[in-house]
Amino acid sequence: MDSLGLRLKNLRQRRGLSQRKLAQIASVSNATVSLIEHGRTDPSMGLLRKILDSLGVSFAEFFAADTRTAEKYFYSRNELSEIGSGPISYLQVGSNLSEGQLQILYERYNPGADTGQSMLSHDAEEGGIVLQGRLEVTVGQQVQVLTTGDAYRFDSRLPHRFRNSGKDECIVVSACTPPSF
Amino acid sequence: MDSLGLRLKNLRQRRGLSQRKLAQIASVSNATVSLIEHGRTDPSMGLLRKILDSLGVSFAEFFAADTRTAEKYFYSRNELSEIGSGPISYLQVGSNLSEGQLQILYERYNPGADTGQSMLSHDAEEGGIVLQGRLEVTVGQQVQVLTTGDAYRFDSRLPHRFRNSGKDECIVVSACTPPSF
DNA sequence: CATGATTGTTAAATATATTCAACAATTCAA
DNA sequence: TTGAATTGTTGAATATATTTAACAATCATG
Repeated sequence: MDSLGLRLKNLRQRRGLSQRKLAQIASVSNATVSLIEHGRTDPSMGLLRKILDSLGVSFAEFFAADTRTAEKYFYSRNELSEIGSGPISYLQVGSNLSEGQLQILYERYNPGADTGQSMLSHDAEEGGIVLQGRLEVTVGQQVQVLTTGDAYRFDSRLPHRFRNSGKDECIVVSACTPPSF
Repeated sequence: MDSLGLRLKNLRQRRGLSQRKLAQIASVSNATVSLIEHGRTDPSMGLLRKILDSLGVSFAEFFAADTRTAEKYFYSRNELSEIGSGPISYLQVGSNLSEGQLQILYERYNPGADTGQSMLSHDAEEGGIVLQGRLEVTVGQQVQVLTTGDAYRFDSRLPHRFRNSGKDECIVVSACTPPSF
């Protein structure tokens, strides 16, 4: 097992974050990130949690990698990890650990399920394809109902919203970069 | 999920250890244990590792309990966790986490496998039954070869040694209290 | 009852983590 | 080339974790 510092550094760099960016998101000082990555300090649990949280990685995930095997490229259906809860299911390809710049989701909306208007402007780009059902997508001032085979793609900084406007389950495969947890 | 402090406290008490005993084994001060259990301090990784190590629990195990389900009482054959390595296999019933005062092992000795003379006096008591093969057991000044159906039981503080003196694999089920990792 | 050992807690002392602020190195744009 | 912005590092300041040492409470033993 490699050191805690190196694992953190890998994780950070795979996200394309600088020490300062990460520090800012996690509300810690950039010096601390540097010291941890070099093993020159013994960070507190609380501090490490702040950092891992900001990377979307739980303690369990982070330390599960202690017993890491080879790099993993393929995932069976039941290895997709559920990161949502409630009426919308988000199955993520790959763990939060292995993830780099690209997030791929298999989404299932119950009838009527709604993300609500998201005004959050994550600086990202996202798109997807509807495989089944009816999905009402709102982007900026535009509203469109998509059905099987239709697709969408837009800048995540625009306010947007997803809603299953049909009577059946709606299934979508989407991609986002960089990931928004 | 309950707090880190409470999880640690549970773990400690299930081992029948006092704060001071645990502190001594882990080479930390008893005050620290008290403070952690009450959440009055934010322990460093290094410190927590020392404590968990002394309890025979890895970070991965400890935090895997974050996503804990119900209490677990039954284990299928392939859920027994291997805690040995080399010519002797030790399959433990239950995880290090769930374990209390009693450790039960399913042991397999390759032909010739030998624990070596153990002079360590863990203050415990142990015993077992040979299910298959030939096991030469040394306790104090006594030596005995056990075969299928034979058993042993002694105070762990006595120097002791196990050796597969047969040509075939030897299988033993043993118990020990309190656990010696 | 006393005595001694063990328990868990806590204030003060000390060691160390974390931050602040400055630095040099690099990149990017004009 | 120049300046401005971003990168990662590091010394000094500050906040906090950890230890030391003392305390009161409990339990056992005579």
